[in-house]
Amino acid sequence: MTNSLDLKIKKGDLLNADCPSRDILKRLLGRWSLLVLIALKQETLRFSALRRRIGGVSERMLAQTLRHMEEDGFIVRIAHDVVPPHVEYYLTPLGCEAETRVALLAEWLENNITGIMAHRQAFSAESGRHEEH
Amino acid sequence: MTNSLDLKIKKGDLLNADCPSRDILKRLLGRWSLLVLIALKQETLRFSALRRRIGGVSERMLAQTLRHMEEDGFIVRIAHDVVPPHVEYYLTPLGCEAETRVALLAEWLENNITGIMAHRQAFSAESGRHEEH
DNA sequence: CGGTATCCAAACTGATACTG
DNA sequence: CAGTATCAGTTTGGATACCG
Repeated sequence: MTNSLDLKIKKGDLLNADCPSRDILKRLLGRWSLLVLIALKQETLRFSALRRRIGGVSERMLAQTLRHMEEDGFIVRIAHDVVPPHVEYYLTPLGCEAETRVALLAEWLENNITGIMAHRQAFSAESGRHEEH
Repeated sequence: MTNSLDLKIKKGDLLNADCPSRDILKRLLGRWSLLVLIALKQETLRFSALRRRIGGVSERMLAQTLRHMEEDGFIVRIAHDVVPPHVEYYLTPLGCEAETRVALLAEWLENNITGIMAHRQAFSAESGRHEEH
């Protein structure tokens, strides 16, 4: 059962350019995907509610992101057949698992944001005195 | 001490477009930053070694990524003043912390990659029969 | 060896307008 | 309400050539 195909999907191969994880990673950690995961934590939201929740996202980008996430199995899209349209999104079990990992990262980041910003400023102040970008 | 400035950096505000975390997130989860974190886990590497380790990265992108990560305080760059040049990179304590969070996500992803890929194929097979995009 | 400079193609993004 | 279509601006990314 350990044929050549298994070798292409072996664990810990993210550093390999041919690893398919790269694709998923790109979508999972895209600018908006991560925020969608967090926004949908524990609750079902409609398209417009989601858009209001996630500051700065355009209709186009949100729609595209949601389609990709549905395609990858992170969220479920339910379109009720009424007028006006009523569409709901919520996380799949897989999406929930991803959300917990992403949330850990996000939480850590928010707790360390001040220090990071400070370091960035100190760094550019000391080494960027002679070059402006 | 709870003035208006604190309100702009309050926790859990990633969904707000004005939250500075957005900037950091963009860099931390960029295409290559995450791989650099993983590659430098527990070891110091030189530029070219890092480049060999991370499949598919160009010199330009690696250099840019490393500069950003140094600026944000995730890595340290040590340039030994010899010919030929010898430059080493390693994680700061902050970088290590980030790495553990990122590694959790990466590990989970690699363990679930098969299921995700399968879902994606099944999804496009069932709903993409009439449109090829 | 460890980069930077330049050029160019492709991808991403948002504003706007439109549709069922 | 929940999108899609189109267009234009910005960013990203790689190839190549060059430099200290």
